[in-house]
Amino acid sequence: MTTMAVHVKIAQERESWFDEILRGALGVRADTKLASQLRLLATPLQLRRGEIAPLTLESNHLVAIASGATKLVGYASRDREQIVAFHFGGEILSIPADREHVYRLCALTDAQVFVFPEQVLFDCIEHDPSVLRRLLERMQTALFRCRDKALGLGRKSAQERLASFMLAMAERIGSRTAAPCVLDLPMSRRDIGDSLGLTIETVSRRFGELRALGVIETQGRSRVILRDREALGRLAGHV
Amino acid sequence: MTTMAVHVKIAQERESWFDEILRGALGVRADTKLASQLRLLATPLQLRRGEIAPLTLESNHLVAIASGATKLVGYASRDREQIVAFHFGGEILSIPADREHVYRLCALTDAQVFVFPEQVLFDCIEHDPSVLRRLLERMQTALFRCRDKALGLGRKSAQERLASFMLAMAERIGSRTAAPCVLDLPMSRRDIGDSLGLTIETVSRRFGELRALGVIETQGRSRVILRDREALGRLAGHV
DNA sequence: CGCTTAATTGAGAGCCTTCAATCATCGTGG
DNA sequence: CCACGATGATTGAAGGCTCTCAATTAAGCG
Repeated sequence: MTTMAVHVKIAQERESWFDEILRGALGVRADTKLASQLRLLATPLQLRRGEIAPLTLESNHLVAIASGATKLVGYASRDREQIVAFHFGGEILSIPADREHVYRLCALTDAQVFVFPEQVLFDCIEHDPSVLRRLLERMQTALFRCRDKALGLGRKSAQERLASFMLAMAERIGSRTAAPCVLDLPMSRRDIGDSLGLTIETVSRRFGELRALGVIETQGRSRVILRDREALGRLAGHV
Repeated sequence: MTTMAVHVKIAQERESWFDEILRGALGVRADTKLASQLRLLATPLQLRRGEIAPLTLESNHLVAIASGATKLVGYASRDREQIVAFHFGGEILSIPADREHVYRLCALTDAQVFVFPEQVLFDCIEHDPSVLRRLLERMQTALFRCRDKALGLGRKSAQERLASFMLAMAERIGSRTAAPCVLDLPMSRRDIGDSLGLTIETVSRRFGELRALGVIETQGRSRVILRDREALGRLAGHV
């Protein structure tokens, strides 16, 4: 295949991803006027594993994840990171401009994303209530998840946090088919720690404990099999 | 004044509060059709200090705070509370139906609030994009605050959390006029602890430390004077 | 002014962190 | 295909920050 052909193929793939995102995340059909407006508005970004999305920090952004997995990281200081959310393909998230703390979007795997300037996007969909509503509901989901996270960070033990984390991930990216749920975590132990407000060592120790209890099983670095979701729920403090 | 007259007065007050909320929080004019729809939809609640809003946990609710201060509490278990947000007069918030954890709205001071069933409200404003957008922006503000909270809970020391808390409260309810910012906190030390993921004792000790540093000054239980906001910002880890 | 509740202060324990070393995993190159 | 190296993960020991339990003091209300 020629270089040209490769480029064309990538561009086409990008197009189809874009259309899918529009439909899935915002409920916008590809053949509408709004769709073409949004196409012009979007900055496509191809992120490599570990790469930080190069966003200007001057205004808010909305980012649609076409494919891949990402983490939204806040910095308490240079070397203290807190992951405030994970986002996967098909989701859309809001990234704040500079406040007291800086937030960055970082790719866990290679990822294709589309970046929108928030205000302009809002203006665009101003007269399309169904899209606005969809976005509102997404935002609400993110808020509810974030509250749960705050609850865990503030009041739960390391073990409870890890158990909660597993169950939450199982809901979002676990294999629906397999009876004992199989999880392929795209994030490292460090990421898990940064998400749960723990160190890698503590995460590892609690992992070992869950393994010893027979509640989970691990294969390699990233695969986790949930052997007993009931028990995991109890350990998570889900009353 | 007769009992009847008192009731009439209260009802009138409630009306005017409602109109103000409609304008302030949602941008809805009182003389519109939408306003009267919403009036029918709203359940007014007069909450006493410490009272928990009696909400059915079967569906999501939107609550508009007309006056007073409230806390939104999540429960990790019976005796482990985490305040995920404070909300004051003029604000609107979203309360989830039952998930893994239960959330309740509790009044810090006497408060007048209006409760809306979420889905029905969304349906009502479905064709009013400006209202939808306003709500979207409110939701986003709540999300950003919640992320900051998660960041603090996960990665900051008790001292840093308390300093952050003071500054955040100063922004929201501090006296704009006075040069050294005067804060009248409507929440107890326990509430502050429950918000910061700390115990009352730790909150009290860190308060003492800030006092010893000359950064703040306290008068009685609820008044705090910020003597040095710069220093407070540094202690809060605001880079 | 007295009582009730909230806040402060102190001592000891526990959970997680830090620092350090070993082991496993996985991608790479021979 | 396997050995190797680099990175990530696990395990261990010691320390620190916050929690728990307990007693004292202060604040606010009747």
